[in-house]
Amino acid sequence: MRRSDEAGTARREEILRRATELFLNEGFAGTSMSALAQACGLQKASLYHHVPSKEALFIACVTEGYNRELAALRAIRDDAALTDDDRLRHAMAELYRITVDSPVGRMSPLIAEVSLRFPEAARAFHDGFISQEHGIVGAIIARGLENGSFAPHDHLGIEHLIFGPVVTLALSRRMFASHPALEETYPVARVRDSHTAMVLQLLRAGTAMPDGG
Amino acid sequence: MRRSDEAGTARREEILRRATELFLNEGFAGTSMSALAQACGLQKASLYHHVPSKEALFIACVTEGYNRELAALRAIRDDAALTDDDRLRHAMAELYRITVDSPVGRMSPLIAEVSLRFPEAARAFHDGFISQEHGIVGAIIARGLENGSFAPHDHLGIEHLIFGPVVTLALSRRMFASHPALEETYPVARVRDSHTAMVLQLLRAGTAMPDGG
DNA sequence: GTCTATATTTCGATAGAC
DNA sequence: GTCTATCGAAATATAGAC
Repeated sequence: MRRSDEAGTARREEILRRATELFLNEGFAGTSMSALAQACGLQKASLYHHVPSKEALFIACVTEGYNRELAALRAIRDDAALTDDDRLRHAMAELYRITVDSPVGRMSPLIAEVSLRFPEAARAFHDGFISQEHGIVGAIIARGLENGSFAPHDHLGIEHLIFGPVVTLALSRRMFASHPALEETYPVARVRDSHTAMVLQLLRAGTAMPDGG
Repeated sequence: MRRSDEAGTARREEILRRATELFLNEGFAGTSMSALAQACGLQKASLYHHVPSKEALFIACVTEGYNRELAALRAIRDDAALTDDDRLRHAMAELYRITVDSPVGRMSPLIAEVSLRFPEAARAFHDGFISQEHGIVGAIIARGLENGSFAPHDHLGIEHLIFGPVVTLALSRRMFASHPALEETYPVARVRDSHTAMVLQLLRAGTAMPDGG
């Protein structure tokens, strides 16, 4: 890739970074190009030299953010030195880190905001990120099942049981960031550890399967 | 309460209803007072006869929506004719209905959007709705624990394990409403039944408690 | 209580100098 | 590649007739 390509310049990367920050804090419609220009120390017109439109900017923020996060998750999936239990533990810890801390992981409410107006953003987020995450965790569980570490279970139910609390915790912490008891009510480490232990308990014991899941 | 009080008129109720619909579909910043006026068959200026501002309108939409939903949940909590297992099953079914179908249950992404700009909306949503829901479900579980139907467990973990998948399912269904495989990937009834069965399995078996939860 | 008309601001985006 | 200046549209909200 040439140095002057669309995705390459340092200025553009800074714009994407600042824009992601603003979108996460103010929403899509609540983020103005003027505010973004100010955050970048530029005039508004200069932004349009780097980005064709606000919508294209948003799509770029979504699609260029998740590759690094997924790489870390894939590395855990492929780590042959771990036991099946520990591999899932590590993956869930990584899921919590991604979903609570990373920009792309915190983007779900944003996607919900814009999904009706440009479904392509939602589609990119689902295919490039959510569905990848589910696939990686699914592979980790399938491996444990083949090895006999985990008992037969309802795949769909376990999948939602793994991802549900993580996403909701991140959403709650964002919604109620100003709540005085935030850390007591929504503590990341305690929820993560308890959640992980219960998922492993279910996987080892097996769960009822409604209809051949 | 007098008939001409602020909360009473039919027109105001219609405005709140239409506004909730628009907010849910377009977000807060994405919903204009003009569009709302058009949806109500009014001129924009007439709206301001019923509502002092867009922000106050939003707060009203949030705070005046959840009482009926919570009443249904409280009725299940107080139903003495149910077994402890069935009481929790009914409550979780109601949680799914509220979170996926009802306007107030689908408001979480909206709260996330505006929470930094007017925290009072987030506060009202948390204190009047979320924390009420958690309290009701917590009481149902505590009753089962007293009766010996459920074994000792980590309260915080179970709480997040109950609410997490419901909220995330509703959020996913909204984000990916245009996804062709929506019903296969995010099916309400299957996730709900599997989720409920696993929660009951954990409650009956008991779970490890990190530090005296 | 609803209307027409408008004040005022801000929005996304563009033109053209340098 | 960044700037000043501005366009046209749309935003929230208000004034005042009826």
